[in-house]
Amino acid sequence: MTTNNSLGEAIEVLQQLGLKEYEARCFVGLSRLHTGTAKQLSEMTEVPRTRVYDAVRVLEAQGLVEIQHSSPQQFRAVPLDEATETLRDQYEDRVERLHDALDTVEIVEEDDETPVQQVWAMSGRDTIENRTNQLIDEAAVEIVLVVGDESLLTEALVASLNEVGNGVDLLIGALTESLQEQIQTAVPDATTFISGLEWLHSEDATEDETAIGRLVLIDRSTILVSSLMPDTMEEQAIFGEGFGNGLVVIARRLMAQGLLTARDPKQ
Amino acid sequence: MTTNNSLGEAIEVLQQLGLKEYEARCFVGLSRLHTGTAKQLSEMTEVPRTRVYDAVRVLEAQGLVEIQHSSPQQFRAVPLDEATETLRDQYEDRVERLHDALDTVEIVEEDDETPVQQVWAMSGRDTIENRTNQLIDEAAVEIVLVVGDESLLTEALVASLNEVGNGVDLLIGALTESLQEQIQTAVPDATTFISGLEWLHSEDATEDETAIGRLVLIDRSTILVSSLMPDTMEEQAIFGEGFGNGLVVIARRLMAQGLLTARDPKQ
DNA sequence: CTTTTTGTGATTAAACGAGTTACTTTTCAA
DNA sequence: TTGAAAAGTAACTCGTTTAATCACAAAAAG
Repeated sequence: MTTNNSLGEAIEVLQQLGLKEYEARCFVGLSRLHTGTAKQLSEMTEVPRTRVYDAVRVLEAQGLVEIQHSSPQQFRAVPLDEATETLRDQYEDRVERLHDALDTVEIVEEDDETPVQQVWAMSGRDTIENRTNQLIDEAAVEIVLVVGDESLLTEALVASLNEVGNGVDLLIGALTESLQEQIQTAVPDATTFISGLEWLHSEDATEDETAIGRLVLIDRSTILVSSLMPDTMEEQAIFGEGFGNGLVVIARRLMAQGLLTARDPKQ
Repeated sequence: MTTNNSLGEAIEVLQQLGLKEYEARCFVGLSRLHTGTAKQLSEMTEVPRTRVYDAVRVLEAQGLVEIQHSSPQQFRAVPLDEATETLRDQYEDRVERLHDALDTVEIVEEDDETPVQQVWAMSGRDTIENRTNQLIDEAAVEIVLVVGDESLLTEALVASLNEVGNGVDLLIGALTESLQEQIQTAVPDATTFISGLEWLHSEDATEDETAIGRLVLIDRSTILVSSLMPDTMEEQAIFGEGFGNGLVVIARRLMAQGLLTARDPKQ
């Protein structure tokens, strides 16, 4: 049911932005029509003619189309830039209201016995990248980072890495030589390496296995490990903090084991 | 059914942002809990315990909460700033995709007989304000503007008004003296006035009638008139362009009639 | 004056979301 | 070890929303 062209994309996105199907269809229809009647729209968009009127009215109320009250009435879409700006404003307003509403309250302390062993799961590339960068920003002593895939080396990451204080050790591992070089040039202050990472690879043949995404160890007390789902390439991560955390301890040992051999001989 | 405090607001806004009710409730619940179990959440948010799990999973997938897979599992909300940033990113991405998808296509010329008489309807304060400012920016010769309510004199409007080229006549009318003064100080270059506007007021007594919002006449060829709904204060406008446009002609005459008497004697 | 178009309103059927229940698994205390 | 409570999963019910159709009044067009 995918409409071949990019119009389908537009319809989908509009629905994600909160419009109903008919509304979305009508809007993209109008976007390529300069001006149109209910009939034209109906034919072009597959929206039943009698429902075009409702859809367009909603769109008008949202500031996305204009209506000419003649007979037959004519519709036209607001200029694209104006429309996107309107949507942006709408959303920005909402996010702001949310922020205001929540940062006033926020505090409900209860009888707390925070267990030491904290391991949290996160998913979604953006989420994980945000967290990664934040961790890097907060590092005080040492950052050990292994990047498993080129696509994860984003501008924001590089920026964060280049901003670490100079009291902080910066060790970055890569799975391939080309990636290593890329990193070394992007982040001159870092010590980069490759070997010692064999344990990250799957020993078995079938290559469509879960791949390592990132691996972050901050100040030897906080760790984040992510993997890339083989099919969707969606990223999932676990994230542990606290010195006493078992996961962190294990990771620390593993890294020390795997890295020392690489660190000392190579430079 | 309004939850007294600002938490209700947060829930509402989250739903406007696309979350389901349970998801919204769970998120605000977690926002004030630092960390919580399904049971705690259920009690605090009125979400059935058995449905908390689904809701939280969705939230996790959106990068809004983290899950600790222990037993019982623990949930916590991402820091507020991180959450809002995530939402912002999501939306920005969508709007951008929409923009890309639409500005590639845009053109479907058909056998065109564009009627001369174009009058378009718009609604929503933001929409109308955007259009107003845009019209002002594009004016080449003359701007006649009447502001019917103080709340319409926004920063953006003032900015636009102060940026008009100096070949452009700028006439601004107000319905009250205080508004006039306010405008004159905000926009020094403008010629402001009051009288000659009697025809804008409703002659009848009942004051909860539709009020005039703005009235914009650009280069004597484009007009925008808006009114404020008495109950909701929502703004609605009609917008006509083209020299031959009947509405514009009438408006021009009316304005000339009503304004000249005010313009010449007064300065 | 008839026949299309245009527009409104009501109606049906399917999809979805909120709320509930039954049932399995785990945890914890006797 | 066992029995009860808590945690987690999965299925189902009910009401609302939404896509889609239909019947009909009002307005152009011929």
